[in-house]
Amino acid sequence: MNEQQQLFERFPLLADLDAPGQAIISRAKKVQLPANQIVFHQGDQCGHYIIVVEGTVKVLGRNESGREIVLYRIEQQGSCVLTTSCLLAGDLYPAEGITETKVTAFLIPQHDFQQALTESETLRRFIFDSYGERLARMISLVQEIAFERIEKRLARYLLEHVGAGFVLLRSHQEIADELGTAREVVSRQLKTFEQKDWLALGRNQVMFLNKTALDTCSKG
Amino acid sequence: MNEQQQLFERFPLLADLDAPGQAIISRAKKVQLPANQIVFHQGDQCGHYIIVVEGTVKVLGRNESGREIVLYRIEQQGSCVLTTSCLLAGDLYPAEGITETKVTAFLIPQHDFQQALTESETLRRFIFDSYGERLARMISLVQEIAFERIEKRLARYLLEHVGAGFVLLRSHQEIADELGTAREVVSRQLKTFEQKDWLALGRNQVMFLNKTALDTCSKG
DNA sequence: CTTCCCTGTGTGACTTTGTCACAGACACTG
DNA sequence: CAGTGTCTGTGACAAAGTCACACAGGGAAG
Repeated sequence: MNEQQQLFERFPLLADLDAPGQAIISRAKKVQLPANQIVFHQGDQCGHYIIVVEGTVKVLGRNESGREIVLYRIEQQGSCVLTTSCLLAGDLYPAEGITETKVTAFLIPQHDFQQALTESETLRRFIFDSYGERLARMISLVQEIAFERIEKRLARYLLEHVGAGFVLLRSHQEIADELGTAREVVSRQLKTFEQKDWLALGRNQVMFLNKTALDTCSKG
Repeated sequence: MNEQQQLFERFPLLADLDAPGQAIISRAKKVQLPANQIVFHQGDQCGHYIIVVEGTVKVLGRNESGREIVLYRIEQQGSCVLTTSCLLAGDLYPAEGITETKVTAFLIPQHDFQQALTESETLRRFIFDSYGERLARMISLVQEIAFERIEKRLARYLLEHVGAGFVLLRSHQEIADELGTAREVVSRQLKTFEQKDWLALGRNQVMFLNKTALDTCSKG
């Protein structure tokens, strides 16, 4: 089966999967989704466990007046999602999932998921590990929001998302939604960075002129 | 063994425990802690899985300048903790745990914990369920902090913690630490509630005069 | 009882963040 | 090139956080 080979190649963790694990994975359903597709809504019932092999899905919260905040991402880096929470507790999704790129994923039905927990040591570890990562991320996110200046959070966000390059193509609104703040706040803060010659701004674009200063700011 | 009987009585979930689960629980170590004892520091290595049978432990984040926020509580209500995250990922505690009352708890060593996950269906479910609750709580906490007014969060906090009574004995600072805000903010907000005749304030004390209004406020 | 001291509360002035309303700039389309 | 979205800038104001300090109440010690 080609699909399973793809899975195994991408997930080192699954490479030496035990027999019951292989059986479960071989029944997984492969899906392809376009970018910006809603995977699940806030309040949806949760039916499958998802393993993303290609692309990223972002999970976000939203309030009445339209403000958003990104809670975490499901990425191809061996990481997978916890849909787990809802699957186990039988809860509804407390947030919304949207593909950010074209996404290839495998869906494991609820019954198989339970079986995986019971029978496959490897899968169980895999699932539990990603669960742990998520919780740790949520805990640090709470502290960021509660205690840190926007200036600092923005600087960190910019650096993390521009990676090794020097240009970030993103609107102020998108950045605000990521940080859970208002667009005007981001615009103003970016402007002060620009006035310090740390950045040059353009429509849908942020150019980095002084990453060192931004880095210092993100840690101060 | 008396201790195990106590455990079984208090945790319905464990009442019909399978054999491997019983074996593990019978090796658990019982500990008694006084109130206001630190259970673990931010940055500590995590060595045991904890099940609380009596009293409550609060888990909180703290920043440099002394502000705090309560992340969640470990209570006797059949709920148990996820120390899980660190145990599994081998991470350090990202937060601090403090007993709020006298606490009786059982400690399961890391090795037994791993064994529990592997061998006992019942314990696995128990652990996973509480994990799920925690994550759901963290997700909603993020959204509260990011989107909701202090007025609303404070009103909800007051009602939740006064329960059926009409007096809450707590300082403004303690309330602020719970909500992750500053003492002055709480003082001022309480004062406006008092001016509306929803509350009467005293030293270390909040008296409720109009719960209905507060309730409406907490939902508006 | 008085004084001292500690904790808890009140307040003003100021900064940062969030909200609202709207203007202007830019890019794409027809 | 005009028309129409989207994106950005800005001013005014409200809410929340910070800082500094005054004051009140309630023990404890003398």
